[in-house]
Amino acid sequence: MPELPEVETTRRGIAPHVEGHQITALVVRNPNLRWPVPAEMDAQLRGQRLQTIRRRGKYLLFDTSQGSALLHLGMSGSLRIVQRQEPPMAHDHVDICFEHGRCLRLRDPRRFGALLWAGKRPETHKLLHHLGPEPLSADFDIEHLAAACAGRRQAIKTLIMDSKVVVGVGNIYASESLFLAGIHPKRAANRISRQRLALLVEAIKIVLERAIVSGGTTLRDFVDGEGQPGYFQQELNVYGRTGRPCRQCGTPIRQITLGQRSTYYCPACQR
DNA sequence: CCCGATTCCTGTAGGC
DNA sequence: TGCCTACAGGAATCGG
Repeated sequence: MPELPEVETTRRGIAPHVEGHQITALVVRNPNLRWPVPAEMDAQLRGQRLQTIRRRGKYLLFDTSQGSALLHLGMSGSLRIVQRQEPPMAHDHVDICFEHGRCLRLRDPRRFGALLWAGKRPETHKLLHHLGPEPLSADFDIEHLAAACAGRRQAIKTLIMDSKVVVGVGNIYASESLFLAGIHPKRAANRISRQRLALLVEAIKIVLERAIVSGGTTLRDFVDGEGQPGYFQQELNVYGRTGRPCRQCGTPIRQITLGQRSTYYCPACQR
């Protein structure tokens, strides 16, 4: 389930193999992702040189001089570099083929992902224009989070998972960040002191940075651009640890549902 | 405006 | 062994 660290790990894994290379074709075996892959995507990409692959939140942007393609891995998507002649497996929906004989292959069993054309100013695309700051940038700071929390009774966990507030924080890292900051996931956003919100800003940055260093979290089937799993799951403090002792105090970890999502926390360490 | 619920999809795990 | 159901979740969209 790709969150920001998994998307960044994927970007770093694939970029050296394809940046600077010419796209020879887009092969779409199944266009039915979350939104249909536009029929004109092949014509837009064919013959273009892929300049850079950028990440914005959980989106990847493939920049060419004629505009950018936008790709989201949804919750089961993965991208791998393969030789063009390698036979596709089930759920290998799209290949971006390059002149050097290799291609970027998108696999997405649940088809929550997306591949769309975002034009020359991708930041204005409907899916990107409302996005909040990057969590690892200086734009995500206590001023920003405090303003987002002001007057809002929403649970802090669902607030930090809102991409209008900050991008890239999904279900796993929301629980982990709140544990690190010592904040109960159900606490109303407007009832958290400024000092504790500052701790949460730092916790989100630390958790995401550590996860990137570990190559992301592999719960079921996440693999990076070279087919390697991540190792951050070994560092998880609360996610998926229902009933097991808190690593900090030994109290059994609790699981609740919040915003239709499983949520994990230590009832002793988080208030 | 705010915020919770619903929706898309399929592989996997657990119960019987 | 096989069938059935519940669950996993990113994020747009809907509804109160």
